[in-house]
Amino acid sequence: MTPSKQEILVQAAECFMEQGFHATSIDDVARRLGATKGRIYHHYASKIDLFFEVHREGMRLLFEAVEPARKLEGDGVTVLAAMLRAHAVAVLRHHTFESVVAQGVQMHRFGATTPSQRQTLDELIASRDRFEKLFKDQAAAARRDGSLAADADLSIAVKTLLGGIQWSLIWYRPEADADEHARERLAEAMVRTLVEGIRARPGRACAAAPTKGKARSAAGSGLT
Amino acid sequence: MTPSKQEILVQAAECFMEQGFHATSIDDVARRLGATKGRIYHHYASKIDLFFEVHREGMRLLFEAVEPARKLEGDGVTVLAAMLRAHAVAVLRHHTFESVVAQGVQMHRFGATTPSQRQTLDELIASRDRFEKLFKDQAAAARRDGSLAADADLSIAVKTLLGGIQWSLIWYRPEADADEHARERLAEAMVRTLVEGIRARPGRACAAAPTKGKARSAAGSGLT
DNA sequence: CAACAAACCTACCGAGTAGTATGTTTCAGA
DNA sequence: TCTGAAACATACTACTCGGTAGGTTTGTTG
Repeated sequence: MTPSKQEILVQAAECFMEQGFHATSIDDVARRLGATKGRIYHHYASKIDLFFEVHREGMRLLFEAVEPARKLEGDGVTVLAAMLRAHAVAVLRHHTFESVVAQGVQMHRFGATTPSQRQTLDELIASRDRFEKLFKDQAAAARRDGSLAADADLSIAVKTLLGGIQWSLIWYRPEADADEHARERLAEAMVRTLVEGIRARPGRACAAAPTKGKARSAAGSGLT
Repeated sequence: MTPSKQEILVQAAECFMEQGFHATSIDDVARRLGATKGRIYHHYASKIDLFFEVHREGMRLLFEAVEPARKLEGDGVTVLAAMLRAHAVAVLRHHTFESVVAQGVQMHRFGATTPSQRQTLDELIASRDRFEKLFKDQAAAARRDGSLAADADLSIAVKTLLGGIQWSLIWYRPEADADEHARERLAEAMVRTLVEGIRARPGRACAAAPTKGKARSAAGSGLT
C-alpha cells in the first residue's frame, strides 16, 4: 500500500462520510486530494471499488482495536466491558472509516449491485458478522460465569450495546474534542452507561428520599 | 393532507430508506406509486422538499409515541423506561420514516444546502433536539429522586440510550417479524438491556464471586 | 543518456437526473 | 351543461457524473 493509495483512502472516507456514497463524486475526492480523477482511477478500478476498500480498512481497524481486549484477565463482563471500551475508542478515532462501514451495511441490505460487487459486499458483511460474534461469544461466556445478567436475549442485547456505541457516529463532533484523552473519557462514559445500566443499584450511596410520582411534574415543566 | 399526498410520503420514505436521498430519483418514487413525476411535483415543490416533509412526519410520529409515556405514574427511572419503550416501538413501527430522520441529521451536519433549505433543516433538527431533551429532563428528574444511577453524564448517557434503540434502524428486518406484538417484545428486550445494564446485580440468583472494584482497573488496562 | 514503466493529467463520451412547460383528464359547482 | 380549477401525464432542457482513451511527467535502472 503506497502512501498515495492510503491518502486516497483517507480522503475518500472523509467524502463518503460527509456526503454519502452516491452524493460523492470522484471529482470531489480528487479535489480534496488536490489532484484529478486520473490519480484515483490509476489506483482503484471504480468508485464502488474505492468505497469497498475504505469499508475493508474500517473493519480491519475494528478488529485490530478489539483484539487485545479479548485476552485480558477478569470475569466475563469485565472483559466484555473492555472490548466495548476499545470498540468505542476505535469508532470515535476512526469515525470517518466507520461511517463508511455503516453505509456499507445499509448498501448490503438493500443492495442494488452487480453480482461481482455483491460478492465483495457479502464478504465485508460476513466480516462484520464475525466482529459482532466476538461480542456475542464473550457475552455467552459472561453469562456462564454468572457475571452477566442472565435474563437477556444475547443477540439483541449485543446489538443494542454496539448500537449505543455506534450511534455516536451520528452525534460525535470530532472538532470539539479531538484528542485521544477526550475520546477515552467519552468511550468510558458510554460503556459505563451500557454495562451498568441507568437504574440505581441498591447498596450505593446515592439514596435520595423516595419522592415517588413527583419526578414527572418536575421534569415536564422544562418545556412547552 | 389528501390521501394522495400521504401515499407519496409513504413511498418516498421507503425509497429514501432503501437507497438514500441522493440515490433516490423522483422517477423511482413515482414508479413505486405507479405514477409519474407530474404527480409528485404537483404536491411537492422539489425533491428536497419531499424529503423534509418525510422528515417532519417522522418527528411527529416520535413525539406522538412518547407523549403518553411521560404522563405515567412511577419513579423517575420507571417513567424514563416507559418513554424509551414507547420510542423503541415507534422506531421499529415507523422505521422507514425514522431512517429518513437519521439521514436528515447527517445532512444537517455536513449540510451543503441553500440558505432556505438550511433554515427548514435547522427547524427539523431543533425539533429533534427538543425530543432528546424530553429524555434528558426525565433522566434529570430520575437522578433527583434517586432512582437513576447518579454517576453518569446525563447528556452522553441519554445519547447512548437513544443510540442503542435507534441503531435498530440498521439491523432491524421488518419482514421477519412485522406484527405489533413482535415489535413490543423487541423493544422490551432492548430497553431492559439499556436500563438494567448487563452486569449481574447482587441479590439475584446468579451469584458470582464479588469482584468489587477490580473490574474498572482491569478493564482500563486494556487500552493505552 | 536511453529505455521503460509507473503515476498522473486532460479531454471527452454516454447515461442518467432534477426540474419545467405544456398538454390531458377528472370533477365539483353554478 | 358549461366552466374552471385541481390532479395528474408527457416531452423536453440543462446539467452532472462515472468512466475511458490517450497524452505527459517522474523516477528508476542499465
